[in-house]
Amino acid sequence: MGAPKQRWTSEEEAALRAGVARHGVGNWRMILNDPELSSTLRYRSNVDLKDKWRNMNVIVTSSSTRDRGRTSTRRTRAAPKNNDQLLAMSTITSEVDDEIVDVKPIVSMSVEGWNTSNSKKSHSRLDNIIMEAIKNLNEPTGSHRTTIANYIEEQYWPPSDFDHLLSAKLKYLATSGKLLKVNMIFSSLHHFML
DNA sequence: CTAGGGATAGCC
DNA sequence: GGCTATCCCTAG
Repeated sequence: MGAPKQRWTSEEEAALRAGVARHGVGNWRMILNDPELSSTLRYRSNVDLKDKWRNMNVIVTSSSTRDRGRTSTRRTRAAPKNNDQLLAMSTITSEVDDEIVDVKPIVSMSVEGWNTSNSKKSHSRLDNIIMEAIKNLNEPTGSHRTTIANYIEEQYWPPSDFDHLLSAKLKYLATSGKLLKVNMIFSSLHHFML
């Protein structure tokens, strides 16, 4: 007697990721009201968004033939927010008591080398993170630097001078042809190959 | 409204 | 049946 299951399309998932990138985790209503996303998400409620996000950020690695009886509940480990807790990233929790459920953020890249206080080394991984950000943002024509910055700040724990870093990196990626820059909008070649 | 825990539809 | 993605309930 519940409603029939309406599975999420990849377009809807992309819209949700973009929404979270723009407005932050937990601002489901705001995401729904985003003029760019409201049409794709028109069949979803704020609660649907919340539930879906919870589910998307979980990877279950238990083959489970032998799971404790309980109604199977998963432990979720939401992606870290831009708040005041040291990076608990890359904490691939192994097991919690008797539940052998192991989860990790969907965008799981190691960010080792990043410090909360400041950066000291070169971050060759930044390239990958930027690429991943643009890809996951999935905006039809590419993304503005500020949007990219917001997204990365959602997922990771960038140093305080991250804005400068990002600007420099984007500039480099653009001039080296790894990214396309048109009117302040950065897009990956990926955008034009589909 | 959002966060979580619970319930259930559907798949294998 | 077990299992997950989705849907429902409700405290705060």
